[in-house]
Amino acid sequence: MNIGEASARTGVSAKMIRYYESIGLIAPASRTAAQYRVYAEDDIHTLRFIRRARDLGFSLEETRALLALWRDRSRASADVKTLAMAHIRDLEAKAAELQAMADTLRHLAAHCHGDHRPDCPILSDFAAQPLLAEKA
Amino acid sequence: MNIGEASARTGVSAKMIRYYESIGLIAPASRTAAQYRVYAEDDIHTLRFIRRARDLGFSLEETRALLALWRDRSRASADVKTLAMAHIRDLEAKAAELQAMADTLRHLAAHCHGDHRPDCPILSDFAAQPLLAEKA
DNA sequence: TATGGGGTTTCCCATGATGGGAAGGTCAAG
DNA sequence: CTTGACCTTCCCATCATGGGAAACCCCATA
Repeated sequence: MNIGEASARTGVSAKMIRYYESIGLIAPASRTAAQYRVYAEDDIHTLRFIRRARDLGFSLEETRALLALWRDRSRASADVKTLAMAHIRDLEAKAAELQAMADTLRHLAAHCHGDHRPDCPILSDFAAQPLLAEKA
Repeated sequence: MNIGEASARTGVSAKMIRYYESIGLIAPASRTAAQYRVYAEDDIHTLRFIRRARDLGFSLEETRALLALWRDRSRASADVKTLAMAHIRDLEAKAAELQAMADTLRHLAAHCHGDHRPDCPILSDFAAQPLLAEKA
């Protein structure tokens, strides 16, 4: 099948499929006489694997490692789990960080009248913060 | 004061101060005869404001809008609050998304033995997902 | 006064993952 | 054979930041 169909069946854009090939994440596709890339079922599986890993927040380099583990039938599941657990920690740390920002902002917003008057503790806070905010 | 001191006092790198100037986020600094940028207390306030906005996850364009609101003493606090609330929603949506990834992964990892054996439901799941995963 | 070390300037390049778009070749249906 | 949808490569853009080179400047100390 052509790249368009591979894209439709995997949710990976044609642009990205070519890019993944260019960085060696996937093997170069075979070509027709007219240089069209040709994909088989195996490639679809690989692309879906990548798509899934990306959806779960793995970087392309992490995805590369996961692909290698996937293909290495002799690796221990502990290797995979270690990688996954580290990633979970990263994700949760980032989530907590974003939530902390939201909380801080929500706190500030709670004290903002939100009416026609100009006074706004949100901006005052922004302007006043001396670098390492204790009060937060 | 020179850019180095301004950087140290605001937590904004010299590189970024120059960049902010180049994109018009801050006004061009005045210069010494030798073309060294010179900063005053007001600039320090502005840079701290920017730093704080960035720390709270506002993009530079959003920060630009906040700066404009900050300087516009006639604006209504409602304008600020609206912007802040929208940003809070964004932050919380992103936090939830990351947490959802972590949860999914944690669920998969819970079923992975994590020992010397090769079988691993994490990778199996990655390989099997047919695009719109219902089971997740 | 000369020298050296540290600050500053501008400029270019890199990141990570993705999209946009141009210019040209190809395929299949009518 | 034409038309439109596909494919190819190549370059550029994003967002915010850092790295580094080459040149210049400033000040203190020898």
